[in-house]
Amino acid sequence: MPTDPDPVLRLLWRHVVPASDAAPRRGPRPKVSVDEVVDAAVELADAEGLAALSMRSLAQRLGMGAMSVYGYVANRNDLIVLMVDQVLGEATLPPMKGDLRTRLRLVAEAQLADCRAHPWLLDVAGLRPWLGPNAADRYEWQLAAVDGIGLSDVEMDQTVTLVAGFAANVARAEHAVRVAERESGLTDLEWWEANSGELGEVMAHRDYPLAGRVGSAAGEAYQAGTDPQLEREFGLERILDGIEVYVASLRSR
Amino acid sequence: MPTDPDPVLRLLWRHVVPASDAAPRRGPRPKVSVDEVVDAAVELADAEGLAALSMRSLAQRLGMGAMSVYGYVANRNDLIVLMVDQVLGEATLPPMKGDLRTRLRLVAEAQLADCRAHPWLLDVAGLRPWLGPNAADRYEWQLAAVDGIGLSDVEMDQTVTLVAGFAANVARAEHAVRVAERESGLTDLEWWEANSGELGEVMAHRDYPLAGRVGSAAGEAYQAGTDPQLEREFGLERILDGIEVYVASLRSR
DNA sequence: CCTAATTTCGTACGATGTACGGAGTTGAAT
DNA sequence: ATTCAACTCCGTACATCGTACGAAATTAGG
Repeated sequence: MPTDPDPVLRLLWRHVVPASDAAPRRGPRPKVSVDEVVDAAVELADAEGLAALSMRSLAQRLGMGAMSVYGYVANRNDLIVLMVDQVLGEATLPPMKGDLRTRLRLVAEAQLADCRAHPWLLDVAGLRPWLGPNAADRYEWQLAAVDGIGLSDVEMDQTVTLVAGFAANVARAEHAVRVAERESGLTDLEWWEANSGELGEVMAHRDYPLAGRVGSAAGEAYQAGTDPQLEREFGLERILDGIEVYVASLRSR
Repeated sequence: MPTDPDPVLRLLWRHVVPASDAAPRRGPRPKVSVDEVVDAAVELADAEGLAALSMRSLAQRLGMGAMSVYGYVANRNDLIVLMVDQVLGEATLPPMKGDLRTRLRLVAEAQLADCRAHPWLLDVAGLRPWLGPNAADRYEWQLAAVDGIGLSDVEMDQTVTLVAGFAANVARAEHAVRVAERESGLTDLEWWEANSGELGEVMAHRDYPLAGRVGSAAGEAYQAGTDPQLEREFGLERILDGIEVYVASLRSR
């Protein structure tokens, strides 16, 4: 027996395929729309994190009882799926033009911007890759960056995955210190002041010639603050170099 | 007023700095050791995922009451911190030799192996970068891969971060389908059979020239199964190319 | 008006992390 | 030997979570 398609799919595409059922709308009018529910959930998750987004708090924000939310969304998982596609849609993607390097930079910057605006996206990265309309649009836009340069289809996919994945990792590193600061109540600097002594003491029992030197250098560099732009990001430049080298090798073959 | 150092730090380094206090050990002997507690927690998380690791289930596995676990670990967060360092220690790191490319491949493969053996590591990536002894050893080992080739300290850090981050992303993608299959009870193939019709229908309302073609090609390639080795991984090769290009540019300057 | 469809929501159940306090166990001091 | 303080163990309790269930309220079609 084949399984039925997941209802959340229709819900994801509700704007492009608007409820084919011409069924009569009986019963009380819904007080809010699905979009309002998802928007409120996004605002909550943006402010307090995914963990703080509970069905009860969401219902309260919407001015209704806890269980009423389930009239719009089947469960919390579906809600999060809808949230992901919703925030993917609110970004205005710049036209995909320029040379390969600047095009791929656009991909990375869009990804980074999304993850910075909605850090909870990083906690959801492990869900089923639900193809909502905005996710599909985004994927199409990303692929346009590597179209017509000689890459195979699979390579195109891997290339944008590589670049977007790197940007996500940058956002992940940034976000990690934010949540650590919020959960511990200590600034990174305060934490260091409180723990550096103890840490130095225990680490003195072993030899860390490289880690000691490099770790502190990296720490100081980080202390200087992250470049809000993705420019001059070391890793991205290496990745772009590597991709360019590969594309050039295709051309000369 | 300066804050006190976090107690979990001493606990992390318990093996290299073994309880400096010569204080008398009064009271009943602990039934298990901290290592046994952490090992049991790792086994639970490996089998069922981080979410399924509860203090109660852990206590039951250890044959004690729920609250007894708190005699070994202050709270669930500390437990997870200890788990991370524990699994980082059980990997036997190969000697860091060979040319740059093979050295960096070792870094990526070690990271991938860890994330595959303990997928819950990917859910913890956002915590405070607690420096346990095994994390420090790992960092030192990673840095040895890029030592003495002309990179600055910060560049050394960024390079290993780039490579390890990519490997983590590979593991993340693999893990995503595993949890999706477990949570939905549907194989990726079953899911596709159930939803492809509906998905094609809704996607037909828009034009996805690239996403349609590339997505299905990537899907088929994935269907073929992931290479258990990291060799022939497209993204990693591009990254290594890019790093080599950069190192070569340093030499000629 | 009646009825059927729909939304709303109060209550309840089984989880979760963990604060609290007491009971039991042990080594050191008297 | 007795006492005491430290230490481990753990039963209970509380707030919070997702959500199953079913009743109440609301509306449109007949």
